[in-house]
Amino acid sequence: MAGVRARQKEKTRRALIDAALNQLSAEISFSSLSLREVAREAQIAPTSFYRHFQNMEELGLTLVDEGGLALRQLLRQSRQRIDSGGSIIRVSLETFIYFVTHHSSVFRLLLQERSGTSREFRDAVAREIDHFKSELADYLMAERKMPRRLAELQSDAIVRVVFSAGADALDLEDDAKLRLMEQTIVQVRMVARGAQTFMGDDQILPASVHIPAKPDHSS
Amino acid sequence: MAGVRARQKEKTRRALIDAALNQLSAEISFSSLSLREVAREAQIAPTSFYRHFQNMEELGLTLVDEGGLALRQLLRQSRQRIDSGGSIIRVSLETFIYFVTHHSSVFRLLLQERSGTSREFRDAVAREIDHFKSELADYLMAERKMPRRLAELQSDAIVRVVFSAGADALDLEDDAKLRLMEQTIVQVRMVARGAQTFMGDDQILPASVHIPAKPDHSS
DNA sequence: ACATTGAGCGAACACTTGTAAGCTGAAAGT
DNA sequence: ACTTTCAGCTTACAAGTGTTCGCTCAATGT
Repeated sequence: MAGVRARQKEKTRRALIDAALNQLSAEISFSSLSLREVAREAQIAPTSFYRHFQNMEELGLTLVDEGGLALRQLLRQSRQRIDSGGSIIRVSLETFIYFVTHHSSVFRLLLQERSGTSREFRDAVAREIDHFKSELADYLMAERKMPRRLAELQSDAIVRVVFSAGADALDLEDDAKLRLMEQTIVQVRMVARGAQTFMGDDQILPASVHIPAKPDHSS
Repeated sequence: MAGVRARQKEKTRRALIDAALNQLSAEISFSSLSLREVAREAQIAPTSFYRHFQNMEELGLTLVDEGGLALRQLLRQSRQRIDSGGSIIRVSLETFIYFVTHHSSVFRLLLQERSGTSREFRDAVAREIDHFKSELADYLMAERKMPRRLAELQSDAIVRVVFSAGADALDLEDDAKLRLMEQTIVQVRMVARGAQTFMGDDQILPASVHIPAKPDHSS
C-alpha cells in the first residue's frame, strides 16, 4: 500500500486545496472562487476536480476544518509554554495575531463563512469557534477555579471580542495592529475582572448558556 | 420642481433598492446578487440600471448607509425612552434583537460586508459601527462620568460582543434567541463592571485606542 | 498474463453574466 | 412652438460558469 496511485491522488488533492488557498485574498472570497480557476491553478482539467470533491462547497469545508485545526493547535502550544511564566492572555493574543497576520487567507475564510450563505459552512465555523471557547473555559475552570457556567460565559465573551478584533486587524499596518492588540488585551482583562465580580451570585446567570445549532461529533 | 420626471426616477430607484433588499436572504448574499436579477425584480431592463447606479457596488453602499442609519435611529430612540426608568443595557439589547430579527437582511448585509471583499464596503460598515461606539461612549462619559479613553475601550468591547451575538442570533429560533440575549446582557454587565475596576489607574490603558482605517466625513 | 479500476482529459452543452450602442418618446427648458 | 434632455428600451456580444459524456492508459488485483 501507500501505492503510487494513491500518493499521486493525494498530491493533486493538496494541489487543489493549495490552489484555493492561494487565490483567496482580501479581494477574492471563497464564494467568488470558481471551480475552473481553481482547477487551472492546480494544473488539472476542470472536470477532474470531481475526482476529489463533489463540489466547491466540499472543498471549502475542508479548508475550514484544516484552518480551524491549525489555529487551535497553535493556541494550545502557546498555552503550554505559559507554565514558564508570562501572562496567558498576552501570549494567547500574540499567537492569535500571528495567525491572523500569517494565515490571513484562512482567517478571512473563517470570518466570512461564519456569516456566509451556506448553513453547513456556518455550522462548521461555529463548531471551530466552539472548540476555542471550550478550551478556554476548561482553562478558566481549572486554573481560576471558576464554576462552569461563569467560565463559559466569560470565554464566550472573550472569543467574541478577540475574533472581532482579529477581523479589524486584517486591514491594519503592523504598528496599528500592535496597538489594537494592546487595546484588546485590556478589554480581555476587563471581561476577566468583570467575571470575577460575579463569583458569588450564582442566580444572576441565565439558566442555559450553551445553545448549539447542531450537535458536534468531532474530536 | 418636484417634477413628474424626478419623482418617477426616484420611484424606480427605490424599486431597485427594494428589489435588492428583497432578494437578500440567509442563502443569498449581496455579492452573489446579479444586476440582471435585481433589474428584473424592479421591472426595468438590465441596462436601465445604469441610469441610477454606476454599478452594483454603489447600490450596495447605499444599502449599508441606509441600514446603518436605521439601526442607529432605533437605538437612539430607545435610549431616550430610558429616562422613564429601566436598564439601558436591557432596553438597548432588546432593540438590537428586534432589528436583527425584523431587518435581518440588512443586518446580514452589514455583517457580511464588514469582512467582505470590497475595501469601500468594509470602510462603510466600519464607519457605521464607529457611530454606535461613539454614541455609546458619549453616553458612558455623560451618565457614568467615565474618562474618555476608558469609555471608548468599554463601548468598543460591548459593540464587539453585541454584534457577534447578533450574528449568532440570525440562525436561532425565538426562544433560543431570547436566551442568547439574556446571556449577552450578563456579558455586557461583565464588561461594564470590569471597566469600573479600571476607574482609578489611568496608566494601564494603551496610549492610543482609536485607529481609523479612513477619515470619516459623515454626520 | 490478463482484467479491472479510476485519475485525468477534451469536447460540448446550456446557461448566466455585465455592458456597449443606438433608438424612442415624453417631460422640461426656452 | 421648438429644442433639448434623459429614463427606459431592444438588440447584441464576448466571456465566463458548472456539469455530462465518453475516452485513454497506467497502476492495481488476481
